[in-house]
Amino acid sequence: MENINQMEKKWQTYWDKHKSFQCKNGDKKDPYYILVEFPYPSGSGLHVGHVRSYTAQDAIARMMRMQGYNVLYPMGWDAFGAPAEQYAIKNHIHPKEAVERNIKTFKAQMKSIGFSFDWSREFSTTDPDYYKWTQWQFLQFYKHGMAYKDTVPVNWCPTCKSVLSNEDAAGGVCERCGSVVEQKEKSQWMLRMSDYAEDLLKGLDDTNFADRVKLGQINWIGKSEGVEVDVDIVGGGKFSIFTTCPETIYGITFFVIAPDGKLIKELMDRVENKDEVNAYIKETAKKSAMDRTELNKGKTGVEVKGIKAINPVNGKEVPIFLGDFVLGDYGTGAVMAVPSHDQRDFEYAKEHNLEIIQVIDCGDILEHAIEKTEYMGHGYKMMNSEEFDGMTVDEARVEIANMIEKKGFGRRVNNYKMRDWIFSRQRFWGEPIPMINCPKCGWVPMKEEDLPLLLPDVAEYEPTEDGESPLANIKDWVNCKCPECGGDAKRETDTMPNWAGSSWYFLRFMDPHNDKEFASMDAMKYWNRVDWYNGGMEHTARHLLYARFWVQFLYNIGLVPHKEMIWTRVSHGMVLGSDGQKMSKSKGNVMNPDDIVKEYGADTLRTYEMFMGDYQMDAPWSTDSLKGCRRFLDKVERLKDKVNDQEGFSEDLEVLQNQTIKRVEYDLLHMGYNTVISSLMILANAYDDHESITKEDYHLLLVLLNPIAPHLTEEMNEQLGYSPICEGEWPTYDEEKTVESTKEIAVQVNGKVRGTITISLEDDDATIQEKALENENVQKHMEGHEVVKVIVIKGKIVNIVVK
RNA sequence: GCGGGUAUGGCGGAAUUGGCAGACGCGCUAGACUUAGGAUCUAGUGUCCCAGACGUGCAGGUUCAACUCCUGUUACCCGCACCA
Repeated sequence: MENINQMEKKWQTYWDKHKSFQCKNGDKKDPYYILVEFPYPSGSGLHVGHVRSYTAQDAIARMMRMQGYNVLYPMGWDAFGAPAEQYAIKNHIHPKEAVERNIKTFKAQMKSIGFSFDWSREFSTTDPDYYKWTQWQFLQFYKHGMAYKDTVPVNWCPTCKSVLSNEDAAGGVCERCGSVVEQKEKSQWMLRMSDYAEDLLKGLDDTNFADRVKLGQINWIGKSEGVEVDVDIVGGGKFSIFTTCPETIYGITFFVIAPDGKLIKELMDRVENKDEVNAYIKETAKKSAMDRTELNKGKTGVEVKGIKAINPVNGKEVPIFLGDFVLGDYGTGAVMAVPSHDQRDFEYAKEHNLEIIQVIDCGDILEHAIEKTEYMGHGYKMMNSEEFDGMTVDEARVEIANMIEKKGFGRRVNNYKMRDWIFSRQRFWGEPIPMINCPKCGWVPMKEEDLPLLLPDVAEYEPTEDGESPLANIKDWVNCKCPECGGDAKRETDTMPNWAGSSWYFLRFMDPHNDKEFASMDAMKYWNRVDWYNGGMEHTARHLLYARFWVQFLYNIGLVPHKEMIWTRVSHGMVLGSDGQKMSKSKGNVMNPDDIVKEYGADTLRTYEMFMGDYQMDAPWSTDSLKGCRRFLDKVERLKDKVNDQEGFSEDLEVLQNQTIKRVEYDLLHMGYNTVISSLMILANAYDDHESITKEDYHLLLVLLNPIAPHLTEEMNEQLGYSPICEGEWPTYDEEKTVESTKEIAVQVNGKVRGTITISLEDDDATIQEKALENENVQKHMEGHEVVKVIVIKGKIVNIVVK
C-alpha cells in the first residue's frame, strides 16, 4: 500500500499548494454553502462515523465546484468541554494544550482522507478571537432582556463535589463515582428561549429540513393548547392551574400541587401537617434525579391539611394534595384532578381513596370511562356539568373555555415543554460569562470593548468545595473593578455551556477573520444561508434548536439577514461496529480510520463508507465489503490498459454513459451515495467487457468517480495527460441519449411473467400488443382462455388478462 | 405511555415511486491461469416436491398488476419520558 499512500499524499499536497478548495466572498459564481457539524476534537481521534458524513458532503462539494458553484465547505473545532478539562486537571496542564494537540491530530487525519475543506477559514470555539464574539453576543442577549439570573436545581454529586449535567447524572447516579446524585439550588444565568417557542415552530416553514428533523423540533418544543384557571383558596389566597381538558372541570375532586414548586412554600404557614408535608418535599428532592429509572410505582403524595381549594365553576370545596407527578417547572406547578377521565388522576384517587365524579357520559361504568374518554370520545355527551349537560365533549370544550374567560377566572394559553435555557456551567473550560457582580450596582455587563474576557492562564484549578466553578478559586481573575462605579467587584465565575459556541459557528465561517464584527452583513448576505447542513441524528433536536434560537434572536436585533440561516438539514445514520452494536472502546469494536487509510488507502475508506448502505440509516462495519471497494478501485485503475487511441466516446457506450451521468448527479444530490457507486461499478464493468475503450470513455469514468475517490481519479487522469479534474468541469448528459432505442419488456398473463419481447421506441401500443400476443410461451398460457383485456404500459410491461 | 423510524436472500443493500423483486457489492460453489493465492478471469448462487409453484415481518383489502396504496397486527431501534 506504500505507493497508494504516496500517491494520495501527492494529491493532498497538490490541493494544499494550489489552494484548490479556497473560496472567496463576493465571487461572481453562484455561492453554495455546504456544512458538516464541526467535531469535538477528543483525545481518541477522528471516528469512522465522522468520515461518513464528511465524505458525503465532500462529494457534493467537489461535484458542485466542477459545476461552477462557489462552494463554501469549511471546518473548525468545537473544543470547549469537560473531557479536555478533566484531562488537563489530571495532567496539570492547561486544557488549551490538550486541545491544540488533539486538533493537530484531527486535522492531519482529515487531510489524509482528502476532504476538500477550505482550511483558510478554520477556527476553534476556544480561540479568543472567536469566543470574544460568543461573549459579545451574550451581552446582546443580556442587553435585550433575554438573559437573567434565576435559582434552579442542579444535579449535585456530594462525593465529587461537582455539578453534573443530566447526561452525567443519568439514572440518578454520578457517572464518575457512582454516588447517588442530589438536587441542589443554584443561581444560574438563563436565556429566555421559551419566549421564542412559537417563532421556533413557525420558523420551520421557512426551512427545508427533512421531515423527521422538523418533527424532532416540534416535539421538543412540545406545544399544548389549554386553559389556565385561577383557583381560590378557602380563607384567602389563590393559585392557578393549567389544563388541556377544560371540559372536565366539573369533575374536579381535588387539586395536586408540585412538591418542588413555589406554591407549597407560600402556603406552608397554614399547613396543619407541616412535618408530613416537609418530609414529602424532602423525599421528592432526593428522588427527582432518580425518578427516570424508578418505575412508575403508584402515585405517592400527601394531603395538605388545613387548606381547601374552591372549584371556580361550582364553588365546591375540595382538598389539595402534594404529588411528585406534578412538576414545579411545567405549567403552573399545580393541576386540577379529574379522576373520572384521566388515568393518572384515577390512580391517584384510588391510592388515596378520593371522590370520583363522572362528567362525560360514555354509556359505560366508571372503570371504563377513562379508557373511553381520555384520548377520544369527542362525540360523547356531558353530564354532571350544570348548563353544559347534554353538549358533546367537543362543544363543551369550547363553551366551557369561553365561559371561564367571560367570567374572568381563567384564560386560554399555550404551554410549551421547552424551557428557558440554563446557560451557566460550573466549569473552567468554557467561555467566561462577561458579567461582573458589584456590591453597589448589582450585575453589570462588561464593556464590549474590553472583550474578550480571557480564561486565566493557570495550570491548577481544582473545583471548589461548594460546587462553584474552578474559576472562583483564581482570585486574581475574579477580583475586578465595577465598570459602572469603579469600585471593587467580582466576576461571574460560571462559564457558558458547550452549546453556545456551536450556536453560531456557521455564521463565522462566512467571514472568519473579521475583527470588527462576528461576521459582516455583506458576507452573510453573499452566502445567504447554509444551503445544506449535515449532522448526526443526536444533534437534530437540541443543537439545532439552540442554533435556531440564537439566530432568530440575532435576526430580531438586526444582525443577520434571515430569521432562519439554515435551509436544508439532513442527518446520517451511525457507523456501527461489525457486531451491529454502537462502536465503543469497551466493546472492542472500534475501527480507526488511520489504520484503514494506511492499509487500503483513503479512497477505499471513502468509497466504502459511501457504499456501505443507506446514508440515513445505521450501518454495520464490514472489512470484507471494504476490500470489495478496494477491488473496484483496482479495476478502475486497470482499465487504463484498455485505453485505445481512438477519438471521442465509444458509440455503444453512449446510452450507458448518459444514464450514468444523470444517475450520479441525481443520486449525489439526493443522498443516494450507495447507488452512485453501484452505477459507477456498472459503468466500469461495461468498460471491462469491452476489448478497448477510448481515452474520453475512461476520462468520463474518472470524473464521475472523482467526488468519491479523488486521489486515484486525479492520478489516472494525470497519467492520461489531462489537467486536474478538480480544476475542470462536470460532464453534462443528453436526456434523449439516456434511453435505449430498443428495449426488452416483460409480458404477463394474468399478472405472471410468461415471456419477454423486444420493442423499439417508435412502437405504438397496438404494435406492442401484437408482439406480445405473438410470443410462444404467452400463447401457451392463453390457450383455452378468452382474452378479456390487454394492458400496455409503454416501455414497461404488457399484461394480458384472460378468463 | 407519547413521538419518530425500521423490517426485502447467508450478509450490506437496490427497485425509475403501482409495472420482470433481489441491481451493485460481500460471502459461498465450481472451474481457468498459477510453485502459491487473501491477485485476476469464467460460470453459478432467493426457496421448494424445479417444464411449474412459492416468495419483501404477520393477517386481510384495493388493483389487470402491490416491497410500494389502505385496514389491522407483531418485533426491534432511536428520542422524550408522570407535560396536566
